[in-house]
Amino acid sequence: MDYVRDIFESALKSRVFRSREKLLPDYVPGFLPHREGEIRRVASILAPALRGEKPSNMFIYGLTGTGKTAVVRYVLSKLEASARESGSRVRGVYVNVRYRDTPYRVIADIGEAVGVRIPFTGLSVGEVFGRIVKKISDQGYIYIVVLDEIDFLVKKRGDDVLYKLTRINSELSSSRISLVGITNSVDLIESLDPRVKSSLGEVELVFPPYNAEQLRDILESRAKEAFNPGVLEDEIIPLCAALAAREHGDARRALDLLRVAGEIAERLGDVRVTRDHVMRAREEIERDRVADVVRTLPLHSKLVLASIIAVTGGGRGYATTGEVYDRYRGLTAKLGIETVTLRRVSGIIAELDMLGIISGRVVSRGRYGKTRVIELTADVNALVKALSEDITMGESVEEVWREALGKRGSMR
DNA sequence: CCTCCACAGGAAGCGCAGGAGT
DNA sequence: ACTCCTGCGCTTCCTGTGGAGG
Repeated sequence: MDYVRDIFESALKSRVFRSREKLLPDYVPGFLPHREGEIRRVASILAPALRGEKPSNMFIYGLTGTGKTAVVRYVLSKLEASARESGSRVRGVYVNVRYRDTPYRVIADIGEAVGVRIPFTGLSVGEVFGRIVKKISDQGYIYIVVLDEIDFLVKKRGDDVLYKLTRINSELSSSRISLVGITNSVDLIESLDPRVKSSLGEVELVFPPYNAEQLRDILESRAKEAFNPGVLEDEIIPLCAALAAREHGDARRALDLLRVAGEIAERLGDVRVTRDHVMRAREEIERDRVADVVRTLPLHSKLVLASIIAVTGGGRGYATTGEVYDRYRGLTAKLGIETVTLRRVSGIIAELDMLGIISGRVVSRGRYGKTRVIELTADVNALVKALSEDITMGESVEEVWREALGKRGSMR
């Protein structure tokens, strides 16, 4: 049993990391390089809250990994700290809409954050809304409600909730709510109801992407806290920065790379993080992402994905919606499963596109109609592996599955 | 210039599960 | 026990459309 203890002991004193959590996505660092200007802006907009005045609503736009979330959370925590010192009644509420992408859940989260107990389901949105209003109405507080990644909510369910939220203040007696919307796409702002747009967009802020040099500074400052001295080879940080810069300057990506590279080094028992570890990290991150996505897919989405893999010949060619549908029907026939309609498959394909597993462009082929040209963007081997691991339908099914996916990938 | 293909993608709504409130 | 709520995966019905071929 000694080896078990060894595992635990070596986990206790990592040779690579001093403090691994400083590289995790939701860690808010005490210092944000190249974002001083943005921090100032956000802080000065929210500052009136300390005097008991409602700050302007704010819209923040910027691509993923440009520090939007970090800046807002940073300023929010400082604001709350100042409020505590001065006895001001200010509270921040942060909701990431990405995984809570229905009106009900967003409202429920806000409710939880302000201290209303809200059941998982069973109440109407209006009811929950009413409870929140009742709870906070005469507290005399200024609430700063941050809705991160608003895109997911608006795209799927429209902007009703936003409209309701912007109007909530008229129902409150002494409390006030001020909204901060964070989004990745500018188009979103344009697609909003004009009333919401003008209300939420009282102030608009754009976060530009980082360039490789700035990413380097960010990694540098975090690595100092996260890694033991001398662990990183000199080329590591520039390499991670360069790889992430290629993906529109995504700092989050860069930090993930660095962390996973460190984890790999550690797992292998190496004391130094090398270029090779970074390259492996890149593959591992992609594999995990794909596996995560595929695992949570409903059955027919998996079947459609398998059909796409089959039609594209394992990602070498392209497929059209019609071809995929034919293949899909063949698959379900062999499995003895009911088929869904073309409309649904079209929708599933659009969903897979949004998940970043495939990419589809709508193309007109003249006489031969208009369709989506579908290509795989995720690694085929990762996809096949995730799909095969996931099959829980019994033995006979496996054969059909293997046939659909081709001979690639290790089944068994 | 018009047609008409092969779909895209919006809108409404259904049936079910999970879970209130009364 | 009964009613009403939401989310999810889905169907039905629908209108819209870029461009090769006539």
